Amino acid sequence: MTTWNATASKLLDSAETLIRTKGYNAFSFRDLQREVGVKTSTIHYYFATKPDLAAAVFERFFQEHRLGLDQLTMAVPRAYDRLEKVVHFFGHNAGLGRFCLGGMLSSDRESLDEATRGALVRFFAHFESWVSTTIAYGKSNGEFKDSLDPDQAARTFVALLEGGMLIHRVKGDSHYFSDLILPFIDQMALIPSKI
Amino acid sequence: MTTWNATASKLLDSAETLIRTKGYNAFSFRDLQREVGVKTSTIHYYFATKPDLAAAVFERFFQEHRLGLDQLTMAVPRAYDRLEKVVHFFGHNAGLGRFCLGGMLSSDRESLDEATRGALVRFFAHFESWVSTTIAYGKSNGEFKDSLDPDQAARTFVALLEGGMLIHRVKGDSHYFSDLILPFIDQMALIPSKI
DNA sequence: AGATATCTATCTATTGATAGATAGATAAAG
DNA sequence: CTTTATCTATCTATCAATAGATAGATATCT
Repeated sequence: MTTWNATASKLLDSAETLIRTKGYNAFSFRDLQREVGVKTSTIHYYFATKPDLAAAVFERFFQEHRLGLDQLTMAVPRAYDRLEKVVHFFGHNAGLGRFCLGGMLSSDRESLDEATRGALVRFFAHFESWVSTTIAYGKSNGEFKDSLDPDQAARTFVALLEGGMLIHRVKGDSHYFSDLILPFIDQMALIPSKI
Repeated sequence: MTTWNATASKLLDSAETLIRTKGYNAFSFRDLQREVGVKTSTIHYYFATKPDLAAAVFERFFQEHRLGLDQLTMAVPRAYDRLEKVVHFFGHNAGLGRFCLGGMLSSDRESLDEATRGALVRFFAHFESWVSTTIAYGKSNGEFKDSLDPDQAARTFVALLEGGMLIHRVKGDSHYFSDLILPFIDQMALIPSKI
């Protein structure tokens, strides 16, 4: 687990926000210099190249994403509630104009290095796998319909999240995202709960 | 309906492909010069600025998209088959590494002018509206379940297309996209046909 | 002649990146 | 303990390449 000092962390923070709001190719080292208050040469001291910076940003994001999902699994007993929390988390970021980093870098994948492209593949595989496990658990739990194919439903859920965030930002309609995803979860449920 | 001469058309073609493969901020006027074989000054002769070029590319795309959907409505009698054809069309482009132009420019929307951002909103609204109408027709037709909410299903379908294309490109798995979307259509159908 | 289309040549600003200096912390040697 | 050496983190200054854009000459067609 790579660990960064204060400056590098701030650089990663700003870079992540810039990527998630404007995109990888739409921000410069000078933008970072302005935001963080260190010279561009200092950025290169920590991250040799721009693709290296993106790689580090994504590595940290991926790790936090894994950690967040693990904690969710431990802290929240019901599968339905776990998925709902994921939706709210994504929806919160979408509301701030912050697209999923995985989705954003997918758009810019041609500008990234091979290692980061590989990490992107693993990101989606891991996310889908977590959702699939959660849905399977929900089935065994009596929360979700027995007819559900967890893998299929998980792929759909993740793709819906990514596409939904994209369109949410374009529409600027603060209800679009949750109105899109929550009914989808509800449709999987045996007893259409809440909403 | 704006009409372009041969050079401008080639410029629009190349720009569209570049945007859909690499992204708006990842290509330059020099790339276009190389591909089309005219000087960058000639590009500026037709399109004053880069955002103007993007606007023209998207306007043409949007128009062809509308036309394509209209023709589909006229040529294909069954709603199910219309949606399936849309999926194959998107899937074909995804297979070529060509993301949906609407989705791609959504990622880069911060770099576009206000008019193009507005056109993006209208693009998704129109697409969703067409899908919704198609689903409503399919319901009246006895193809789709009566319980379906056409608007809700249409939003889901479009978001699934966009998210699916994004992830498809990352995975490089030629089956991912259609394996994702076709079951979704099938699930709407009264009589789970084909596949 | 005028309109249309393309080129040459060039501009300014910005890009990611590098070289080398410097101050301060840390460690090793005497 | 002090001195010497090395390492860490940052800076200044600058590079070559490229970005989008412009002015004005030139050719072609009506």
